[in-house]
Amino acid sequence: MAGNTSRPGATVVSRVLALLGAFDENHRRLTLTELARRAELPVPTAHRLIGELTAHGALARTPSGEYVVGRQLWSLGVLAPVQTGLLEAASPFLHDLYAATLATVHLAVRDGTEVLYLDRLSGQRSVPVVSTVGSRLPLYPTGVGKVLLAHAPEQVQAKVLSSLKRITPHTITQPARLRAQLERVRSEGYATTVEEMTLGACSVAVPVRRNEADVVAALGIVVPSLRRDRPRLVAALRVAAHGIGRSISGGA
Amino acid sequence: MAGNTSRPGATVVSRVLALLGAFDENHRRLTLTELARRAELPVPTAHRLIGELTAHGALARTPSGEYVVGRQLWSLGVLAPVQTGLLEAASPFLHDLYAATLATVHLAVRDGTEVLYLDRLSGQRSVPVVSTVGSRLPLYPTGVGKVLLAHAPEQVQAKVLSSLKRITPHTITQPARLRAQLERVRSEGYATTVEEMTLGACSVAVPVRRNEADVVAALGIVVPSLRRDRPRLVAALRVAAHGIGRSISGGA
DNA sequence: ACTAGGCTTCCACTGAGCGGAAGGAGGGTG
DNA sequence: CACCCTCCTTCCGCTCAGTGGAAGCCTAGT
Repeated sequence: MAGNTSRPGATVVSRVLALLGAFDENHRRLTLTELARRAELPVPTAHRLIGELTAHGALARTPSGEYVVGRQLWSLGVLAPVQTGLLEAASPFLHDLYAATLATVHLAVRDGTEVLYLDRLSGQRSVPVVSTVGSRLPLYPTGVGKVLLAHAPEQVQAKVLSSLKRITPHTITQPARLRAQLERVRSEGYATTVEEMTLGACSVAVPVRRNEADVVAALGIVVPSLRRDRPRLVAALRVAAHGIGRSISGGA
Repeated sequence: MAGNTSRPGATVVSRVLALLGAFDENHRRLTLTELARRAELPVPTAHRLIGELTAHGALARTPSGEYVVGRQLWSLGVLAPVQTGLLEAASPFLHDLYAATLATVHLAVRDGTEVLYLDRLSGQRSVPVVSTVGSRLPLYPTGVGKVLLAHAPEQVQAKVLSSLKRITPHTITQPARLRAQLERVRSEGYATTVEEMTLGACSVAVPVRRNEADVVAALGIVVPSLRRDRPRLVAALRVAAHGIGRSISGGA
């Protein structure tokens, strides 16, 4: 007796990635059992795979026995072209922008139909901000997301517009209305949101262009309200976005 | 016929990590054949594994057919506790330090017997700097490395001291001499190197302490020569290190 | 002492993984 | 145009790496 009943079709690679995928922003430390549960794997299987990953430094074990993402994976991750050059180039401008606005500053790119946050400087804690570096959010209810969506291929826009889910009472869920906004984003050169993702948080964002053409990222800030200093914020954002764009231009 | 002759003992996990490990600072884009060669795997095996990894977003394929580290791995990597809080907290101080010195600024931690660079701001290009964010170097010929080594457990120090390899004509290869230097690093509170890693590059580094006790990181700068402004550099470094330390203190 | 929970080890069955071979696809050269 | 060379991709039957139920551990809580 004994033997097994492994779910056929499942590969080791998919199992390993399921385990790694169990970690996220609010689950940076997980026990064996939690990992197994979240990856939907039997505990002994998870145990063995995790043991191997740990031996190779892909995971690490805390003194208390929990598992965390290992330094090897961090070193590997920073090689990803998400950010080659972009983050380093943007850093000083993000700080300038922060100094000028004292708001939470975001640098983000589009990854499929989501915003991927590359960097963040935190402003006043009174404004609720859900994004963190490395996290993903939908494109349509965020400032940086709207900018990226406005400059995305038609195919991507269509896909996003076809499934607008209400997140707060202010989320835009009518495709036609969002499409009109995207048109404005392109003509005006900036996007805004008013509590569409989080109550109490508004945002302003502008595109970052390489060679003054392709939109490769978006730069945004989150503030408690848009009041009447919006022009000042947009101006500050534009200066920073231009600076970043100049720093990264030149390549293909 | 057919069948296989797979090297026994090799696991899928080790094969996958060998493939991922094929990427490094100077090899961010690799072709299938290069990946297979660097991971010492047969091409068809590499092909299948890479295909799966790509399907899961762990790797990505460039338009030209080469493979790069994927965004999923980047998102995962930023969850690593290498840097939770530390990088974000340090960022403004690194910029201040850069503004004050115009030198290349480094933030690093110890990973085993190596320095792991967490962040870098580039100064004058005339000074040759080999480190990059995410890369590793030996502890003993670098400024940040000496600081970290000086505050490492005796066991680690012994291991490092037992295998000092000459890198430049100025590299310290006598264990006794290095041990004396480490003693000075502890008493003086800063470390220096003079072309020990790279000809034409000198460095100054100080520890970053959590709760004014444990050394959790090191902060350093690279300059063309140590001339006579060393006291000013050390002072600037200390201010920044203190600031970072205060920002991250409080936890265990 | 007993219970409950999570962690670790064991092991025999088996299908997922293996890689040699062969078949493209592209590009350079005589 | 024919040839070659290199790199990419697909195929497939053998086999051993991987699997997970069961059982034993080790805490911590009652």
